[in-house]
Amino acid sequence: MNIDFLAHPAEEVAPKLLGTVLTRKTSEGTVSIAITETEAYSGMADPASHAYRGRTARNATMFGPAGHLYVYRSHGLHWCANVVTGTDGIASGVLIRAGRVIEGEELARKRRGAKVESPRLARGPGNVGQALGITAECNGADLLTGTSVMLSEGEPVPAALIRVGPRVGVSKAHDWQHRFYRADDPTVSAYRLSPRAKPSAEA
DNA sequence: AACCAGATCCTCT
DNA sequence: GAGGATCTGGTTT
Repeated sequence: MNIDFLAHPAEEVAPKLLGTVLTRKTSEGTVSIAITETEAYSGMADPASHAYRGRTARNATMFGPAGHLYVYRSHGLHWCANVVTGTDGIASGVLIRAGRVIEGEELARKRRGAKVESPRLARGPGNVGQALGITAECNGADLLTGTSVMLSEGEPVPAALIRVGPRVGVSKAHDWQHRFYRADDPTVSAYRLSPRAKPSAEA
């Protein structure tokens, strides 16, 4: 994976990340997923972004250089992973919402639970984190030169199979078409409108 | 110091 | 399809 691939606005990088491979190595073993669903988040201009109100200790990684992993805790117990994109100093990142496990399925299932169907092992951002074994320790990790979390090239997804839609579960700017996913792919998570989304924001 | 909202997930009907 | 669990970080008093 080349830094030039990531050093662009999140909404440009997000569709290009479909098909790329995210790998996580721990003492337990290695799990890799081919990314099937992403969402772009920007900085000051994006009301739904963690970085909208400026830099804080929690979102600092988003403001750093492209190619690092931004990890945050959602609803108390889910670890969600983002690939930082764009320019150093300007917040932007791509949330990895879903992927297909292509390596280490046994370990992924051990982490997720024996009953989980294969396509659901990394379906949804919280599940991606759990299947890969991503925790707060991974925040800020360099995806290009690191050895514990890595982003690499995979089979490109044909443009004709890429779909665009509104982001899942955000209450602000929920009509922004910043979600990208593979058409007809069982590993892609279901769309849900945030309970707090304002009807007046409809276009 | 207190409040509240949240880039979610799982279970149950 | 709907509802609740769960707790952290950010914002407001």
